[in-house]
Amino acid sequence: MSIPTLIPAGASPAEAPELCCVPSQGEQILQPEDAELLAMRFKALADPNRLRILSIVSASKSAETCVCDLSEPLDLKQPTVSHHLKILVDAGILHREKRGVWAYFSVVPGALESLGSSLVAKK
Amino acid sequence: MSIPTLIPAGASPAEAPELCCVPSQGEQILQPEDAELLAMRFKALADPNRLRILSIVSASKSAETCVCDLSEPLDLKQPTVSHHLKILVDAGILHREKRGVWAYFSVVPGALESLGSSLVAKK
DNA sequence: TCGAAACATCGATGTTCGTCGATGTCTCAA
DNA sequence: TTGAGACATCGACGAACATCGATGTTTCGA
Repeated sequence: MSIPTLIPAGASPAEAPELCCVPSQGEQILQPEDAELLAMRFKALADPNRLRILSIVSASKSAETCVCDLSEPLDLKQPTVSHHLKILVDAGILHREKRGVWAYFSVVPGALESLGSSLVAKK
Repeated sequence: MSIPTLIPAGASPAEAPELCCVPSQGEQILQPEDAELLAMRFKALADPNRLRILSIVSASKSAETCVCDLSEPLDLKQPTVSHHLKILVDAGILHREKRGVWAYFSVVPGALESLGSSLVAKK
């Protein structure tokens, strides 16, 4: 799954003198579907509690965390934590592994890196 | 203005055997205020139309764009575009420069890069 | 001085989101 | 088979958000 970038590779406009209200080339810009997909991922990061969840999960010694580890430090109830975790999993950022009664979460390798590089995307 | 990262520099937990429901060290995780600030920036990116605005602005030949250039390709009315631009400016991602009747927008140099690196933030 | 054009702000409206109690599902030990 | 514990899902509710018409502000040419 490749993540679209703000500026598609190879976008190098030219011509046209400096003028206002002359919409730029209008071909190489981020397409609505790609924008929707990217926004969905950033939306997963757009909540303070989810960022703290990511921080805890990626800082945990075993690189794995279960729900009960999160509820207390975040001061959120279990359903709320579960809700946030689902959003992060759906966005492809966290990985869920159920072992017995517990569910362990870990950051998907490279997920945050590729999201971050979709912002820069010179190439 | 330094952007906080998911894992504060120097966080390297130790001790404690593998156990569930033993909240990790609980000191070096992203603090609520920092999380709020980071989330505010990601929230600015968490909308498809704002991502497309960024795409257009950063792809424009002159690296500057005015509101009227955005309204048509996005299929949004002027107040809506103005609203999105304000959010991006408030997040420190876009820079607004008023020249005469027009307002020109450009991407703040390094803003997206530093946001992106706050996701990785080894070091 | 006047009017038009570009943009910001306001107010209203429908939608999405975060939170949590209640409840359902699954697993394991007794 | 039963019961307890961990977690997911549902439903509800208030807050936050995206959109846009109406209106305000600023600038500039006539």
